[in-house]
Amino acid sequence: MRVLVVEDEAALADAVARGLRREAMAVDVAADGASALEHIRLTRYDVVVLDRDLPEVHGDDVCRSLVELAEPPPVLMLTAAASVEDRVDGLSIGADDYLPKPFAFEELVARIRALARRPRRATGVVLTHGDLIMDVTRRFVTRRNRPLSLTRKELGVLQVLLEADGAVVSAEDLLERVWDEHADPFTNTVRVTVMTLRRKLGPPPMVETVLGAGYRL
Amino acid sequence: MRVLVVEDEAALADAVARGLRREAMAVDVAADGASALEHIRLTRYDVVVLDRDLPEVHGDDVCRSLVELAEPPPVLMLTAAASVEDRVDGLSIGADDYLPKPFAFEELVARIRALARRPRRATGVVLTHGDLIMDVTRRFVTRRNRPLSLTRKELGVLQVLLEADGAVVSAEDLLERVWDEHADPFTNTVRVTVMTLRRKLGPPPMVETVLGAGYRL
DNA sequence: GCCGGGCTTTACGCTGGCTTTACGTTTCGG
DNA sequence: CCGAAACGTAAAGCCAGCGTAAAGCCCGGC
Repeated sequence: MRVLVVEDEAALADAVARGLRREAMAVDVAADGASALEHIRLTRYDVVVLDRDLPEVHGDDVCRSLVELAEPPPVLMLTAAASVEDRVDGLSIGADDYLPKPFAFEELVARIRALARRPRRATGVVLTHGDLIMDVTRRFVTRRNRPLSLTRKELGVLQVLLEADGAVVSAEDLLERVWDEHADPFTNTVRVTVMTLRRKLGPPPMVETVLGAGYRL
Repeated sequence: MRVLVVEDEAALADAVARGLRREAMAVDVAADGASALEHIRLTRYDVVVLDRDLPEVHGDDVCRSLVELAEPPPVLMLTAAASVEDRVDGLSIGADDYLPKPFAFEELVARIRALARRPRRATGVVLTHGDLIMDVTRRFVTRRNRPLSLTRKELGVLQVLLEADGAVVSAEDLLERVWDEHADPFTNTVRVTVMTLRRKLGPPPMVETVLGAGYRL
């Protein structure tokens, strides 16, 4: 779990970071709002622990800036004031939870863990053709419910063929899409890869050769 | 308040039960670990008083088995040994408090009340994969009901792999999610950590390497 | 301060996949 | 039926990427 602690008071920031690291979290620290935003832009955090009273850019402003992001991380706001109004304020700005100082460290940990529970990402793109199923994001291919262990190139070739959806794909196209730029244009490796792929796919034959043109499913 | 007393020595169990009932608690008694687990499965206890030295199923094993429950009750562990190591052991297994024998009865009552008052342990996300069980909030991992002592990095790596749920996770992703920003992008510490993790997980192999892509369960 | 455990780096052996080479097989026009 | 072009197949070498051991470093605990 990756956490960003935004706190200008160095001693407190350090103490919190150490404690969280002991809880097996990966902790980055930012001392001001600008630096915090920079960090969040560059890294995908599971939770951001944000002190409300920051110099320069206020914690509230940081919070507001986050809504503009595509995937804003959950924010746990820390504040010195413990009044109910502040709590409402914090949450209305966009914080996901609120913890008044001083707090029990154990509670901080518990709330961070609660916030980190994000919805499971659904299984990504799934390509199928007949009894062949390919989960692209998981790099997982099955035929007749039998799992296949394919190498990188085999997987790439198969994916291009599946995306072509029955259209003919030339060997040059495959070279361009599966191999990198400095591939020998006269190589034989595509033919070899297609062969091993066919072998692993097993009968009945699935990859058809179109003479002089390329391959298709 | 509902309390379960797990104690094989009948005289002591009876004395404790009578005393607690006088304190207006509803007390059940179990004489061995198996019976205790049965009780806990069927009834929602506010506190479980657990003797560590049990015949057959040891108190530690009872404690560990509780991790698998959706809502484990707080556990107060009784033990003859009063050393610091035992205390640490008990707590790391998942007990919430610890009381060395012999004890003053008043202290027992006080600790039971304290445990019942305490907000329920956030039974955090419990991740499982086959015979592997990981309680994220307690940083506690078992395989085949055997506890594993994992370091922070090992725990983090395992958690990311479990959350990926069979998808391939690249070494860069692991670096990003388990290590903090000071990590060298070209390090091979991930490989070393995966190795020690595999070693601790024991056979059969659980972490698979996908060449050129990363790791998966 | 000293000690210990965990984290990291360094170095090296080795597997597995990629590529090339060489040759057999099929296809199709003449 | 011939032959060349295109494709399939086997075998072997190369090498990035991975696993592993060992040593050093660093931080936290006593």
